[in-house]
Amino acid sequence: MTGTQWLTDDEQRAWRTYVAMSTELTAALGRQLAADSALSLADFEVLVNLTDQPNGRMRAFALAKALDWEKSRLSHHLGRMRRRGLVNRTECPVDARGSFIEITAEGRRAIEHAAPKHVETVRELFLDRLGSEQVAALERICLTVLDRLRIRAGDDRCGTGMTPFG
Amino acid sequence: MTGTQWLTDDEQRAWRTYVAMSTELTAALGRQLAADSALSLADFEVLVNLTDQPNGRMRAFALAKALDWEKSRLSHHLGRMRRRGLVNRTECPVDARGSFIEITAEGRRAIEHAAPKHVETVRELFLDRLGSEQVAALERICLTVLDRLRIRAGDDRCGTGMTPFG
DNA sequence: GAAGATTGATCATTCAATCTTT
DNA sequence: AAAGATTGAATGATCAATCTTC
Repeated sequence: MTGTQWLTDDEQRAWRTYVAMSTELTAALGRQLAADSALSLADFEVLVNLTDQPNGRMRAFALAKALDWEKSRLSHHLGRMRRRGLVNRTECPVDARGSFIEITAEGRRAIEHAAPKHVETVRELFLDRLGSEQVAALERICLTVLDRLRIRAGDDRCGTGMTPFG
Repeated sequence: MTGTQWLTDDEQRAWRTYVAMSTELTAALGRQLAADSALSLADFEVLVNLTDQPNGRMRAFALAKALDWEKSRLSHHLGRMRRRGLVNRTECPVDARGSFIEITAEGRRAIEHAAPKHVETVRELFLDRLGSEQVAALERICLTVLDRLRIRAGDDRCGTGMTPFG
């Protein structure tokens, strides 16, 4: 084992800048949403996924996959949203294990009220700052990284460079 | 008030791709750190900041600023890290309100053990996927957005496009 | 046994209130 | 009063265990 290949100055700067931007952007969007509505970013994403569906309803496991959330997190979160009247849970006729999660009229009102300012903020803080070539470049960058992340997610254990019976 | 300017397909794709990448990358780094050490990403960032200092110590408020954390979050987190023996708290001689947070020998061992694989993972999942021009482009993009975020953070209330006495 | 989902315990983060020193 | 920091309560997220149905 030779020494670690540490980051160059350029790499370190880029990495730290990315991390700072990413956390601050999320925080800013969350603050805006909280200020202008009674929704958190997490609530918003749940509701967006439900409104994307023709009947405003989705199987819970599909929602978990779409959000990339653990089923436990989803279950707890939906419990809270249910108590607030934003979603309903109904049973699935074809698979008795399953549940449908459905947006309520109140949930619809909430997201319809919150969405315009949220989108405006995404524009104001992010998209409108960047030229369309930059937006496209960013998408390519993110797709490249995502691709690698999803390869890796399949492995149980990897990336050590060690193989048994080398 | 005219209708909201929704996102174009290109914008929507780019935005969703960015959000997915960003959350999945953070999750992957956190999992790797947890698997190979006893540190969370938050622990790691605290320790990095302390080891950046000549004596491994920092005023708590400076740490809060460097991490961009609320003072309350920092206080709770440092309490837990203190119980685990990763940091110490000592009083500040020149300002009796203040405290110094200091990395312990054990904290140093922990981060020195965790850092190589963490850096390797940042490379493997992120930096090494992108050409150096892409890394540079990403840094510019992030700086542009950060710039806007930090302007906005100063305002109490803004971005509505409404001005008094218009 | 595996898939879909829930629960309870624990840990992490936020919010408001507090305390001391400047 | 403002700055530096801590505390306790409430909310949110994770982990392991469980339960039912396939």
